Amino acid sequence: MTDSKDSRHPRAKAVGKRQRLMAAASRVLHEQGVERTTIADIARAADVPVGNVYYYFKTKDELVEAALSEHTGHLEALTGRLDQLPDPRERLKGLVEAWVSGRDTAARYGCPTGTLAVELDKRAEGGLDLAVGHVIRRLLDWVEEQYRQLGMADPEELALALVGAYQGMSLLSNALRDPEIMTREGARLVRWLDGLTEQVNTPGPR
Amino acid sequence: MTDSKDSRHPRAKAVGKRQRLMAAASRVLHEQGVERTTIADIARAADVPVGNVYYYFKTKDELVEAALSEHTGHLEALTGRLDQLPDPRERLKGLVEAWVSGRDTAARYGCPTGTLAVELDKRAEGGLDLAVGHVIRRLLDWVEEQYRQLGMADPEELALALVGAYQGMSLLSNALRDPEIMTREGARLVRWLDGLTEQVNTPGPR
DNA sequence: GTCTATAGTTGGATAGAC
DNA sequence: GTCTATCCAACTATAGAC
Repeated sequence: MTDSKDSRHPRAKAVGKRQRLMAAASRVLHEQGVERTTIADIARAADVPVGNVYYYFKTKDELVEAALSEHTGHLEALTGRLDQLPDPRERLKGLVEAWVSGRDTAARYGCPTGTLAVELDKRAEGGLDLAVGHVIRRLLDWVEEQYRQLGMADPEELALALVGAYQGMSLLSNALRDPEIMTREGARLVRWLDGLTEQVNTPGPR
Repeated sequence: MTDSKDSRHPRAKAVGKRQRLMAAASRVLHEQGVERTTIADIARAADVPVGNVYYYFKTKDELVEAALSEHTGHLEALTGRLDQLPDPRERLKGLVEAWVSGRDTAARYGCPTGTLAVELDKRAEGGLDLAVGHVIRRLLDWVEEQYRQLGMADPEELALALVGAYQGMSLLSNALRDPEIMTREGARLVRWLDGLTEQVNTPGPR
């Protein structure tokens, strides 16, 4: 937002603030967790006066929902870029590389979507917990499609194993505060993807 | 507590209450999450008057710590039982079976230790986050030892992969509310453990 | 559309009677 | 050791001036 006082049309500033709030919500909720984050925290991070937040988001849950849709957006953007690659195997390897490139964040705060899923599961109201499930489902489906294109048997199972491995290594890396776990496990997954044709079809943890 | 008013020695009732509080804390914190759980919730679940809780645990964090040590206890008990088995491979398979047998709880509330790790990571104070790391480390070490006894190369890596797979499948199963994910992924892990010897694993002295 | 002030509620923690 | 009453801080959400 370089032009913070422009006079395009009435909407201009509003949209800017809404976007800033969404981005801030996504970041702060990930770092501090949903329950520990106050509306004031998000307002501050977005550089928006506290009271004004409620003009854009009527409840805290709506902010959480907004953060979730940010995650969805990032996921779509990533898979969209990977879809440019001609080979499904390269697409999957690109996905793993993207995960590994986020190792420092993962080691410090965990996987943004995964930790959100854990937190929202405990949050009874609003069915937000099911919404996270949809985001994860979407990733699962994309991965499954790649395996299908590779002609693998049981692509659904393989997708669960790959995404599960990512969630698992993120959690361990976070709990032990060690980004190297992401690097090592990522390398293992890439190695496994490379050897796919030779393997039967079950991806052991190796 | 059938004998709730016995007169053994002053400690008798006190120990009972403390134990009840620990067990209740462990269960309720897992189901509702740390932040959403109030002292009153735990007191109610343990059937102890609210105000009395503070006699046993001075802060909420101490209750969380107590719950964590309950988890440690369960883990020790499990590995202790598995250590009775003569074959390391059977011990690992027994571990996976134990995980799968908890599928319904995992699908509803996630892995007790894993979700706790995620939550405590966001909880700045008290270094409780590092304490969860120790529990996970302990599991990792035990698994690593089994692989070592099997003569596998890089047992540390294999331990990370196995425990990571468990954390990942718990999270996915929870996010998608599907216990079958635990069953399927568990079967895959067992299959992989069974085929271990046939697999190549870095040629060299074993 | 923007912002301040504040209402209303919840929950951790303590004081102190029994 | 047990329990009640209560203090106090924090936070969501709203009312209403500008």
